[in-house]
Amino acid sequence: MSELLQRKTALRTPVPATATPCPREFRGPAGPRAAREEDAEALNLVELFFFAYRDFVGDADRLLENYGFGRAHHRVLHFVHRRPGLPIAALLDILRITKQSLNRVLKQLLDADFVEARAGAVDRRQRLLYPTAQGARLARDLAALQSARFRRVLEELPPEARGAAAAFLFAMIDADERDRVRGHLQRSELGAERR
Amino acid sequence: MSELLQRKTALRTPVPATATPCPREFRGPAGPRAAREEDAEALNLVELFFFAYRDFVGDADRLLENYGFGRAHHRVLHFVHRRPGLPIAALLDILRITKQSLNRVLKQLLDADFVEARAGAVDRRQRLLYPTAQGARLARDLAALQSARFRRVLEELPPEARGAAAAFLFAMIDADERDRVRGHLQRSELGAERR
DNA sequence: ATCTATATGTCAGCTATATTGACATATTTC
DNA sequence: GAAATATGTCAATATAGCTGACATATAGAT
Repeated sequence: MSELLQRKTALRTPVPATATPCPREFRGPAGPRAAREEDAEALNLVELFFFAYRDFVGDADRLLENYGFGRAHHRVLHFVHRRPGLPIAALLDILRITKQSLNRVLKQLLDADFVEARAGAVDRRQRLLYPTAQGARLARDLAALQSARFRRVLEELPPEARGAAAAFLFAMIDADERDRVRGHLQRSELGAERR
Repeated sequence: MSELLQRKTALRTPVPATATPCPREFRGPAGPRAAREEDAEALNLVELFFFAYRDFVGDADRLLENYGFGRAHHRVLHFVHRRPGLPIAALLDILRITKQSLNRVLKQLLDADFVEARAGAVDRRQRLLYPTAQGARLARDLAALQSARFRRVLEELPPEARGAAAAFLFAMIDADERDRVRGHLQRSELGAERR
């Protein structure tokens, strides 16, 4: 999984110097000293998050180039590999892009035989997506590259901080999304119901 | 700071089913049981990182829309705000984009009076970038939005995990980049030289 | 003083990835 | 049979990146 980040289209018209200021609750730091320091700490995290993600996605980019694929292909391949039998609608929901955007990329993956689609057994309107053998291989290679970075990080970190990484990332997810995400994770401490 | 993530252009030609397989050291899990479980854990982190980042950048997108700016503007504005007097070359180095790409976005920020450029005092070839008053206001508003997420997360996390978040993100950064990043952080436990 | 290197700007064309809107088809459900 | 659903497709557009070529101003070196 690489960039996995979609573009949000901006409005056409750059707003001149008269743009409406933003509501009070969005305003920057103006409180007392302690709040300011908290803000400085959180600000550093914002920036660290950017750099960490930038380097993280860089790993996969180099491998993807060999196949002529981009980050969009990576995203699709990753989730199809992780959730074999995924219907189109579920994929759209995960990626939060339009079906038109997905279709171009998905068609390339289907044509190049990295992903295949079978009609759903229960609902034949659905096209369930599966990785092909070589699709699965590439997905694994990409995932191995990226999880190598995490493994290195976990080693660098003091033992008591290791579990915290997953908890931290999980807490960063929108609250109303967490259940769905948790359901997809493979038996980890966050996966919970490990029957 | 929002997406802050650049696109890596893919090669033109989608590779057919005959693509060269990737070298052995990139291969997926094939080792013994323990290694597999480590992999599963790291795989979950890969996915969590995606979802966390996806939601994280979503916060700023909504605000940026009001101004007709996109993520590229956010990145520029953020770093200009964070490092006032930043020369063009330094900005290019942080963002890792070409000057042509930067210029389109930067020009819009200059025209809309969110950023201003002054000739360098020591080297007059340089254009040093500063936020204007309204540029600084927007940058603060955006940063406040995003650091609010971090503050919420830090509250949700058990106290002993709080410091771990910054350490984790920092460890995720390429080793040869860390010094430079550290130099920019504002007096935090990672900032080190707090003279 | 001139030559060269550096910092930056700009033009032109291309690519990847997203968007919206409209419409088509197959299948399921009521 | 009608309506709703899952998906595909065509067309136009926007954002944000890229390469390559060339222009200008300033700095530094000989």
